[in-house]
Amino acid sequence: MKRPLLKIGELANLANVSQDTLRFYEKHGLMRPSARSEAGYRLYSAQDLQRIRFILSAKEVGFTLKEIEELLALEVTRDEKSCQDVKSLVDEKLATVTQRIHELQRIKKSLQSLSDACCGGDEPATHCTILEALSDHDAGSSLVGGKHHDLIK
Amino acid sequence: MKRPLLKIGELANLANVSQDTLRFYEKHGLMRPSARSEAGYRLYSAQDLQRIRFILSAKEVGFTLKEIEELLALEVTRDEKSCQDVKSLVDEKLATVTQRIHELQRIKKSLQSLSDACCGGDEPATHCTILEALSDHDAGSSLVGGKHHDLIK
DNA sequence: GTTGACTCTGGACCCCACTCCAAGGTTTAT
DNA sequence: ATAAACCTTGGAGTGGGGTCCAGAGTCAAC
Repeated sequence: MKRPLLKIGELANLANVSQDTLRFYEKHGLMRPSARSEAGYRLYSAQDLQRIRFILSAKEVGFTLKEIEELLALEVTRDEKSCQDVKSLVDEKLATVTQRIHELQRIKKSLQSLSDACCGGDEPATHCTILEALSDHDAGSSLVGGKHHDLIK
Repeated sequence: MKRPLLKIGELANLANVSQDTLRFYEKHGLMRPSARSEAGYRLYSAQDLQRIRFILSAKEVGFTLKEIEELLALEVTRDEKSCQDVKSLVDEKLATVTQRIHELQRIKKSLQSLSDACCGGDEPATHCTILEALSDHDAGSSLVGGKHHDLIK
């Protein structure tokens, strides 16, 4: 028994996204419906639902549609040839992701110290702004941002 | 002894951003130079450098300029009135940040399993795509995305 | 067999976040 | 004192990521 396919409106509701957006993603190659009805209606499977959810959450954390497309296109094959290519792309993305997690954790920490300092905190306003909270946590550790900073030209 | 102020080109190089972008951010209220020279040149302090770096890293992890402006505008004051407002905004952002960290960690895990499965892995291609890797990790745990899913209308 | 809710395609339009001039003033090096 | 390298403002243009029609076909219920 295979489960019924979803029409675009149904998928849109489940994924909390507009129908237009689904068609837009399709036009740009991020996802296509598993099937079409006789009349040409798009029909989506459970995998499609999973896929759109992935797209949305990757977008949430700062990936562009192009990057998401790359992520979705990744395929580990037995083919020795493509293997290195895939691995290097994956490792590159992995580095990006790790980096972003660190950045978010820094932000989280300082938001937390702001939240704590706020009302009810006995110490009256230790850090007053997010930047002060940040530089305080950073004291003595790695710098904000930094990057490889290859001066242009 | 106070340290010298930076001209826009110098700040731009240090922060790895274009001068146009700095002026753009200024126009939109995200940052203004600490001073202006007699001739009207923008002059930036070390704090300004810290600020632009924060802006860039917040952007990296998916915040819009509007949200970043809100973050930067947060101020914990002794004023009992504003306190609750600030705290609720901070806590809201905190939730967003935490959520994003989780999403990134999920992505990270599946990238890792892809990377491991890739070349040199003895098991020939356990998970072949990122979606398969994801659904595998998720088996039995919380769903992908989900949200409160209040159907529109 | 008509109403109402759904879907289709195609194209116009919109906002955000830059990016790129043009025309001119300033600073520094020679 | 003049060129090269900087800076200024203002405004136009661009690309990404949607969003919103219009006009037409489909489907279920009455």
